[in-house]
Amino acid sequence: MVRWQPEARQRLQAAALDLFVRQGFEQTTAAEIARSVGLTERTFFRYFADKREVLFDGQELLQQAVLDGVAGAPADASPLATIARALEISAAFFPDERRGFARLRQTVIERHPALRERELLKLASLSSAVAAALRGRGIPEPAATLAASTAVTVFTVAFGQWITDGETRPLVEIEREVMRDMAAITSDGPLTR
Amino acid sequence: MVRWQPEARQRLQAAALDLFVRQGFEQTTAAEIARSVGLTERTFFRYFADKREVLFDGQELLQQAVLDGVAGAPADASPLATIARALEISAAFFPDERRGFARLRQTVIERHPALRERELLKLASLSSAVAAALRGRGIPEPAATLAASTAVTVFTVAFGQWITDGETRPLVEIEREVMRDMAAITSDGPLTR
DNA sequence: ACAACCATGGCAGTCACTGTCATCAGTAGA
DNA sequence: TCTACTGATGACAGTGACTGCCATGGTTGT
Repeated sequence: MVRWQPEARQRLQAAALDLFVRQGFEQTTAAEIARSVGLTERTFFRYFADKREVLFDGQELLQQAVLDGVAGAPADASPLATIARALEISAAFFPDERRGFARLRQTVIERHPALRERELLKLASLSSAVAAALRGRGIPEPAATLAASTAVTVFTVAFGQWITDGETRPLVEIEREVMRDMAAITSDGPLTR
Repeated sequence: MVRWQPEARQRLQAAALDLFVRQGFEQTTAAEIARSVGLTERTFFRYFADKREVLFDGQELLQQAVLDGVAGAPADASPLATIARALEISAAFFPDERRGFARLRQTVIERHPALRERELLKLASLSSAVAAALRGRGIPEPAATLAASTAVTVFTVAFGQWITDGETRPLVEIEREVMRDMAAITSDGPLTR
């Protein structure tokens, strides 16, 4: 017989999401989350740096995958082409089975500015990591930062659409479409109106 | 003789920035800021919703001005042209005299993730306000959101350059240049590669 | 003057988060 | 098998952010 239940981290995450959904983020204390899975508040804060972080775990994995995607692009690929590749990679992180979960999680995040802040910080971190990778490939500033920000914007918009009720297309497909919309806007030719 | 020193809000802001610069954000308590200008912690929190907010006041003014800029664009202007106009307006908020102050403030923000979060939230708020304004002008989604995000990205990059040591050009000029860089990236040859 | 107002202080309370020390199951090694 | 040692956890005290509530006393309009 084991003393500690396994995977305390995952249990905390699941319990937190559940409680946040049912009673809101501010109305849920860290101690309450911990207690609901048989742990103490102190242990909660050993797994997560703060109460918000419990909803943002795994971001590092996505970031690493995206960076691998960037690194895997042909050396002479344009910033836009490199970004496009990174986007394809990112889509693999969100298979259709995850859609329901992602929707639920996003609902909670959007309801609480404190969580939205954290999400924005994670996206900014992703963006600057991509920018650094692009610079490493010889793309100068400000092109690297602009391209990275564009990638994150496209991803965010596409993700939002993917989460929308009634949407059934896979994320990659939506990303490609949004990417085309983006190109249309910034070229500002006949395509924009 | 007056009982209350005037402009408590501004004095709190100035004192906060000063203390944050000298001893860091976490090392400075709200009570300390308040005491340094002869007020109490309780009063501090009457002026600012939280400790971070003391550095982010006036964002509403910028937002309103940018929205006015959007509203003032010709009805048939493309998203890109409308954005460009909004950017020009935003630049007026940062005359050269403010450069030193802006630099100092930005240094503090970048040193503390908690402050960075708040900054990102403000920028996101600005972005979605612009997107809403664009929708109000008949621009459909996702073009409205993409255009608004692009505007904020360009602004952010240009602002970062404006703040850089040695940079002497006015913000508007830098914004125009970054805008051109952005167009160059997303057009990227024929369309996407 | 009088009253209604308003910026502020004082105070108690909750909760996020941290440092520190103790506990105790499992594990490697003598 | 006895013995460190490790690693996850609990217990507890402490700080600081933030809130609600009530009191106080200048300020302002009539």
